[in-house]
Amino acid sequence: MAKAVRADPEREAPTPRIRARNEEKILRAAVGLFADKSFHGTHVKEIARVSGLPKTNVYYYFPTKESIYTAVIERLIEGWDRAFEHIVPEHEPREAIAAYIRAKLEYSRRYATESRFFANEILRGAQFLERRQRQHIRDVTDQRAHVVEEWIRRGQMAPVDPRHFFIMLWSATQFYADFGMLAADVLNRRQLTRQDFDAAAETMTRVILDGCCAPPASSQ
Amino acid sequence: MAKAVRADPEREAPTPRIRARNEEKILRAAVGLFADKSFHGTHVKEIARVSGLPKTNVYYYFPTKESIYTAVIERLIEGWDRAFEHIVPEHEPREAIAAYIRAKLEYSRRYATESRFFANEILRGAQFLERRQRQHIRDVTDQRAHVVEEWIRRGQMAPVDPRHFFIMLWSATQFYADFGMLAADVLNRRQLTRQDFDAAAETMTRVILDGCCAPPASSQ
DNA sequence: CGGGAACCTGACACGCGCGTCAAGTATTTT
DNA sequence: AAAATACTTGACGCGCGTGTCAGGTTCCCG
Repeated sequence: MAKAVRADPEREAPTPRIRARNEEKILRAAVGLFADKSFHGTHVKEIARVSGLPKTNVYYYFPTKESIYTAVIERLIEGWDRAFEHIVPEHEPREAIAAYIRAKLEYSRRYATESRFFANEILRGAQFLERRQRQHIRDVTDQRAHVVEEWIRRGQMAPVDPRHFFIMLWSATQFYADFGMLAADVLNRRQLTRQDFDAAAETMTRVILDGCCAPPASSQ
Repeated sequence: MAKAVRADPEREAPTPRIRARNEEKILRAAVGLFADKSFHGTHVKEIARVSGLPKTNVYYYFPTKESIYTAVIERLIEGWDRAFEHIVPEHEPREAIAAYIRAKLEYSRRYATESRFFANEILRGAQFLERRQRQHIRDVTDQRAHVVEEWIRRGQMAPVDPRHFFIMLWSATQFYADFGMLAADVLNRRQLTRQDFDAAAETMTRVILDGCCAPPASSQ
């Protein structure tokens, strides 16, 4: 009886090596498949094939397909606000916003799959996002909106609605990951190159900074 | 034999009333379901239920689920470039771009479902979009990019990359339709209101116009 | 009003995707 | 080394989703 405590499901197991390694394999395979074909278009059989494990083994670690999906969400939501770190009142708005755009675009370039997975989920009305996760997004945005308001109060920035302003930044940077295929088409490429991302950052930074922040030194 | 000619599938039938009406019902139901649950998540049974027709009747008009999906695409691609109509060299850039933003946002508000369907398709890599449809998008964008270049040449606009510039416009306006749920969350609403769309237009117009076009008369 | 075409429908076939089970093999613990 | 625990696996069951079919009814035209 006392021994059974060790297998107590309530107890947070220290996640043995094999388990950690296999769960990693499964989630890595899953995020790509879900991004490409959405929840219903992805079959557990394929997740198994891509991750190199037999299907039954996948079910050993995750009870249902849905649990794999939500596990992917859980790990992505953590990194959601990484790029916001630049938005702090101590910085000049021009510097901070330019850094934000660079960081977000770089994320779109490197983690396009994860971006697409997330976009997919939101597009469907965020049916699998939990309350606390949505709350987290709202809290983080609120917090950074106050920074923008502070900038405006100090006259460092034109009086724009901070939330709609963030949406502009978010949508433009996100676009290159989520709709990369369309962007490539429009730019007449087979695939987006690093140069395309640089050009995007250049254009975006120029338009947005000149559009809302007083120039740093000399005006035109 | 000769009589069979009347049913010749090559012949473009004038689409009798009943057929027209029922196909309309089916496509209208389909676009919403596909937008909400993607291709694989949508079942023909549901399309039938929502459109008020028995499932077998749906199959009378469309041979496969995929054919319904592509029919929806076909009808949406036609309206894709409607908003671009404002981008002509005869107009002032400020006026033209402001009108484009208003038109696109209004479209996002009224036809959010169609927007989401389309976004979904692009997100998946546009697997069902045909060559000519992708070509169409490229042609239209090219054409309007020339207009922007002309504006720049005349000194009416700052020298920005026209295609990345369009992507900024497109992504920001699109966002409110595709990720409406997220926008609502961030703005602390249950659903986006007309006022929210107005505020979005206001912010967007201000930032983008001041960011790339010489002010019309008096500067700040 | 008669005949043919267009339209409508319930019942069914068939495949496949999710999830289970029982019987293994590795790995760790004592 | 033996016992317990963690992991692995092939073979299934079951529900359901796509698409078919045969036999209806309604519409249209002469």
